[in-house]
Amino acid sequence: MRHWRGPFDRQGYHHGNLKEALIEAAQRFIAERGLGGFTLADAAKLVGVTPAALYRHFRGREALVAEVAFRGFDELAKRLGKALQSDGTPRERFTRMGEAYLAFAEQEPGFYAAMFSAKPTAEGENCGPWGKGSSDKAAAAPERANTAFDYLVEALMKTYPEGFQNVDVRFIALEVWALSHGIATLDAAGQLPKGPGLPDKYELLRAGVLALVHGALKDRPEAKVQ
Amino acid sequence: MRHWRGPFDRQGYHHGNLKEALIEAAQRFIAERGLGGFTLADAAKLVGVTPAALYRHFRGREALVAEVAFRGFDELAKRLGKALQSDGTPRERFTRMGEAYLAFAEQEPGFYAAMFSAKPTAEGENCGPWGKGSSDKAAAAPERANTAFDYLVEALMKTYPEGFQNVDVRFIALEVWALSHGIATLDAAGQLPKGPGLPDKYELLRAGVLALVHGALKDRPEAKVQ
DNA sequence: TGTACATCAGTGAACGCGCGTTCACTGATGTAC
DNA sequence: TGTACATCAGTGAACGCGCGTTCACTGATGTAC
Repeated sequence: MRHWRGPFDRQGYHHGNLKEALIEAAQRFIAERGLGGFTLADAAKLVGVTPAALYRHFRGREALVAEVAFRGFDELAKRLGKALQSDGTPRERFTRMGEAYLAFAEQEPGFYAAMFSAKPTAEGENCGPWGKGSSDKAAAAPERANTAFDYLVEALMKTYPEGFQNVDVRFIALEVWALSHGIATLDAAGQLPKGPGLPDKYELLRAGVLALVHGALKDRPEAKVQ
Repeated sequence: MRHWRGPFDRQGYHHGNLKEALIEAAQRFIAERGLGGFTLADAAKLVGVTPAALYRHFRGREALVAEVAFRGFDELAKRLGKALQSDGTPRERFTRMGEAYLAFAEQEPGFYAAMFSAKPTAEGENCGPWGKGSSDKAAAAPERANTAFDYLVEALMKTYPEGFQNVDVRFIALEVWALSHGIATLDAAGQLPKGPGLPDKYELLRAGVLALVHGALKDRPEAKVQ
């Protein structure tokens, strides 16, 4: 039994926690250089290990990236769940979830890039986060994405118990998610205007979500007028 | 003077339209394999030319991709402008713009990926499509992005001449764009549920945009209640 | 407590590959006279 | 109309590089006796 001193520390022949360290290194490099710019050699060097050592813990590059994506969905679900169970009114919690989403995308760009990069999937297969799930066992990430999405649906139902007129809650949730994702990715690409006087992304999301939800509220039918 | 027979045709020593052919090839490969999967060697081979020939027309790989992005913003602006000047009521035109945006992202994934991929920009620099513009002369794409964004702002003002209460039109436009971008990218990543009974992305955007706009309309102040 | 041994995490060298880019060149084009 | 020549688009070979992956190996660990 050896003491764990940090992901990139090492003492002696055996690393002690190589798998976790590699995942963390991958996450860091993906954040810094993008998914395409991330290399196994860099990760191994940062961790202080030969590139070949990686293959004791992962099938290859793709498997490592998939693991990062999985952890990302896990962490996102955790943060959304935490916001969902925080103090305050349902609406306050709901707003907090949106903030948590944007904060996650900003603070963990490595996770986010691994999670949402378009993968060359098999033709016709729907293996998205809220799709039917892939037949590939290695891709367990979609289930975690579903968890995050379910938190969003749950939050919507709790925040607006009166329900929505003729509209599936999942439809609203999908709109909210799409808006959040759009804001997060535009921001990550440096394509959202920043500066004093301009609304920040948090305000953008808050106002947008409010509008999306109110547009379909049951007790405000006039808001649905064509 | 020689006849032009198609981007990938060639006869004789000189190509005749190599620059355009390379751009088209790059666009195709980026669409098929993603920005990271695109190589100069592939493009040159498709066009029927030595990789070195590329350097007669471009500084290098990055310049070619930048050109594709520029053309993409150009084409997007063109399509949005066309929708903006089409027949029907202002609202019909506005809806058509949203459809045009999603259709563009779907039909031209090569353009879209080149346009919106996060680039490792200089620190603190804001060179996004609606930002202040980069000092780099080569990056003229942002101007074209501004054109597309201006079309959106113009459409909003024409469609809702009564204006929005205490809200800058550009704020609404940004929300609409973010939602469109989110839907488009989730769809491109295969992360939007598809199938019979489920709403398609066009309906998703239409309903979402309606809600976003109505949430801030001037003649419906009740829709803005906190 | 000590020793033999099975287990397995990490080594280090090598591999084949394909990338972006360079360079001196050559062949085609079109214009001046 | 014909010829000399400047221009320049594309050639082909080569480069240095760094990638992901493999393989036989070796060193550390921890357990059985």
